[in-house]
Amino acid sequence: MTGSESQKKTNLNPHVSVDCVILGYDSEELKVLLIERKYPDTDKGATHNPKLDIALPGNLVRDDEDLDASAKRILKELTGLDNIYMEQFRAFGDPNRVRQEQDAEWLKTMRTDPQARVITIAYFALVKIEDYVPRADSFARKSEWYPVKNVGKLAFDHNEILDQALQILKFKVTHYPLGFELLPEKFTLGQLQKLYESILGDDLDKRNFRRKMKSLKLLIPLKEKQQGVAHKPAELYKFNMKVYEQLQAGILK
Amino acid sequence: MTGSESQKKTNLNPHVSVDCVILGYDSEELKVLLIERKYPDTDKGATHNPKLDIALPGNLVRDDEDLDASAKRILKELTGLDNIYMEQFRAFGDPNRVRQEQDAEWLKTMRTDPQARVITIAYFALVKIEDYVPRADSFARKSEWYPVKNVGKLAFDHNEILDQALQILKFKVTHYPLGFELLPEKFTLGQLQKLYESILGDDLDKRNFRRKMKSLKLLIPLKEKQQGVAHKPAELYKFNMKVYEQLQAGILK
DNA sequence: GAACTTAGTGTTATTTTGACACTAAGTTAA
DNA sequence: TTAACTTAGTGTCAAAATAACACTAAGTTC
Repeated sequence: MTGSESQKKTNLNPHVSVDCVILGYDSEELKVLLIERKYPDTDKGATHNPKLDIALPGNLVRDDEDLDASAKRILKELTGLDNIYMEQFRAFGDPNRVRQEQDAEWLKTMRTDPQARVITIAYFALVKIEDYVPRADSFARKSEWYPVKNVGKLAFDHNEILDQALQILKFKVTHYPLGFELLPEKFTLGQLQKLYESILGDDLDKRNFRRKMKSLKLLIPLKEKQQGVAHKPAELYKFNMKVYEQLQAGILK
Repeated sequence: MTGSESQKKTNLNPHVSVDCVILGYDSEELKVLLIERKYPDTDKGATHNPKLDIALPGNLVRDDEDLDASAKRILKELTGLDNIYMEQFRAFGDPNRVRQEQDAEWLKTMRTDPQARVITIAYFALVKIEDYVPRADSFARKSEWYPVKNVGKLAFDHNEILDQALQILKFKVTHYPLGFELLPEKFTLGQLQKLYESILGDDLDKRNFRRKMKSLKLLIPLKEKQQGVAHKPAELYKFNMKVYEQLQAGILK
């Protein structure tokens, strides 16, 4: 049973949900994992505006479930992924956030109390995009990676939630070396820089960027080169988890 | 009618509350405004452990009320203060956070559904301590400034909430010039430095601190000196609101 | 083998930081 | 009235971090 199908269970808290901004990076641009909002009877959904039926993955929290656990569950149910960098970043509680007309139909079919005010706790997650390829199998919810620059109108206040997640990521990435969470095991300095540039929306100086990264001692050079590229192949690196954890621990202690 | 007396109103959301970490600074140390948990019949409270009856000010949110508005309302009801620096910093949602035995009695007398799981959205506020002097008048809730270093066991998970607020303040104050929110209109550089030292829990170099502060251009020197101190009187400064707002706007944009 | 593409590298000037010690101006107490 | 006390206020130097800047190297494709 998937998350959406369990929504009518009575042990869900009608007033509190968790929404996840799941970000990935495909060596071109930053992407966000969005779901197609599902209606129990697909024909019945014909009356709704299909443009509005894309949403951040999220759900009501279970009444005995911690918020972090809830976020992890939602990520796991959707992608099968575990052990992912996730962080709560804000609660969204505008009383009207679930009262737009376009959202009414879905709420009516999916919630026992469609009128209930819902406050959502927003999380963002950083995943290696290669680790999750959306599949069209019949049990999974239909999900897809969307370029963050190219996301249309989402359900509820999800555009606002996404925007804030991106701002916070931007801030974080300039202070902590979070970028690694988004890259594959092995990566080049060029890929790392391109990632930073897509997050920050600004170009960086190549030499300064490399100097900085090397000074952090987070990179372990593999004695291995890129293959099959139509130009000088770059050195591959992996990421020093131990130093990273020490850095994390040093912050705010 | 105070906040606590309106808790049985049916337009309160039983599952979501707001708690406020209201911080002040009395030119000696950082203080937090705490309330004495109130029982409708004061004699009835005799069985509870008085040590546990101190809490952060907070309340269930009204069903038609935005979270920020709720935090502001709580601050206003408690202190009469308006226009205060307030910021949401985290949601706390452990399912057992309202299930400790010591909290049961209060919940039973004050909530229509004492069993309900409550997720709280925590805010911190910075107030000029001189602006609010707790009064023992009969209508107000009993509140008091406590040194943050010297806070005993609080209700629910309020110790954890307080600790996190302090950590976040520590972080923020090193990145943004928030300190001013805690000082009176006119202040000396020595006072400002002492404030930073109490927040950070560490000594700062006087000359480097002054150099840094002056470089931020946030200080307007008043042509006025401290009065009635038993040593060389210091120059007084006020704080350049305009530059501050520009700084704020520049961050995360 | 020429054209193309990305990798990789070092220097210099500027800014920022951190360490460090003495004199000045007022008060209080002897 | 003076000595003791307390906090205010100030500058330099070395080290570290940052920002600006252009060319050669190593592959590919045509």
